[in-house]
Amino acid sequence: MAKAKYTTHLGMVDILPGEVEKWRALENIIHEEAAKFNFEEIRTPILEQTELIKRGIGQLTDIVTKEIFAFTKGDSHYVLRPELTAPVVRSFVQHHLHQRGGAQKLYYIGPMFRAERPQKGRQRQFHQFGVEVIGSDNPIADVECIAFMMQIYKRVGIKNFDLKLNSIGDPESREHYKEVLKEYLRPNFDALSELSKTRFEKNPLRILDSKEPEDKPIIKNAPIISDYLNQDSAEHFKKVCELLTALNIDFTIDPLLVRGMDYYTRTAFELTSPDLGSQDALAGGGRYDLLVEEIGGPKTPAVGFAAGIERLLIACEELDISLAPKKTVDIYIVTLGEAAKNWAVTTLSTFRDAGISATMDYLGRSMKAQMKDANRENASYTVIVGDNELDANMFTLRNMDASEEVQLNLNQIIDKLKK
RNA sequence: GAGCCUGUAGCUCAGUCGGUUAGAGCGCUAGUUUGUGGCACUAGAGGCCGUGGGUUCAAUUCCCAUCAGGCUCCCCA
Repeated sequence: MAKAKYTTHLGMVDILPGEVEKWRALENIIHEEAAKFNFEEIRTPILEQTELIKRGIGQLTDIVTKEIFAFTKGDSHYVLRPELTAPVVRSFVQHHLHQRGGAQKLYYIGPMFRAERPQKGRQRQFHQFGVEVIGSDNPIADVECIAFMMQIYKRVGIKNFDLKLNSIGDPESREHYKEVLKEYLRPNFDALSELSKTRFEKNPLRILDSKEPEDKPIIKNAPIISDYLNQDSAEHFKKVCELLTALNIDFTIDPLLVRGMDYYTRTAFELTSPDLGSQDALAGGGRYDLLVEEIGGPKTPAVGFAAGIERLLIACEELDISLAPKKTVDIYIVTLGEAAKNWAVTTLSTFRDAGISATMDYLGRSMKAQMKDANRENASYTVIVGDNELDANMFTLRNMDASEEVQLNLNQIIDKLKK
């Protein structure tokens, strides 16, 4: 076999037959559950304006400079969408969706692009599903998002995870907390890891989830953000916790769970799985009450989450969960001779019109090879057709599982298979 | 962006301390069965030993680079 001349780019993968069925099964679950929650699907372009994404991720220059795919054509600056919160909000603003009335309860499934070094559960083109509820600051919206997210994993059968919850308050109290945290860290500064020392100024909250062992004891006794929430945020958080408890959704409050972006407010949550590698987050989300306004819309509270599809499928693999049943075909027409082949081509069409899936050999193979092929294709029945059968309009219908044969005419076969 | 590990048949992997025609299992094609699948047996097809360069009389094997995959760090919207 010749060496392939053209291959996929780094971190981009083909989803082949045998694999794609799992994707479809998962997508079906997502659509079905979304319908139960009365969430509406939204689809936005793969390409967005670079400025939108930059605005969305703001000052995190690391991301903007090296982790997005962007190009310029004419006067337009394009970016392959790295996430869907900003594009969905853009669409909400652009089309004045608030005029539809009520909160917009939107969900999506699709590919995202990030120019990162690939590792397990991290590709350059990857897929997410998620929800954005725009226009409600009620804790019910937060809880419905989380409930939907959990419902997907429940339907799939993944039980091995940890739901972590926190509140990061409003930007003012967060700034205040940052100062308090730095105040606490300052006397310990020399004991911090080199990495955390560099984070001290540019992103002190990140020190809280440092993996460096020398940071752990310092972090353990650090002040926690929930002690610095204003009253509204504290009450909101309390209500979210109460509602989750009422729903029997297990969670742990993780005071170290933080978010980098300034537009994030109040509720933050993350679902992690021990069945993944170092990229162990299955899904994450939270409230972003300031983003709609940031993007140029009316001041509108919002909450959402995004979940990685590849990571969910990896978890299924680890847990031996099979999402899609083995492919089958109702009937395979085994032909002997030219007349039978011609008859088979039109009869395939007759079967399909009756709602019966049907196939035949395309390669002119022997009867035995056709039977083998029918077996491989997991056909429920074969019908064997030669000149004698055509003359008599009586065919041998073989039940492949039972290895039993009956003689029937075509209408009888259709009646038997139709259901 | 950094460190470590790995690339041999469609798949999973042996192997060559550098030396004629590179192996297995599964899968694929066919035969044993002149009109009947799964099981068994037999045979066959399928490899520039990831790619490029270097060292050498000789490289799939050693060295370098590169591409791709894995693990970890950075980052994580």
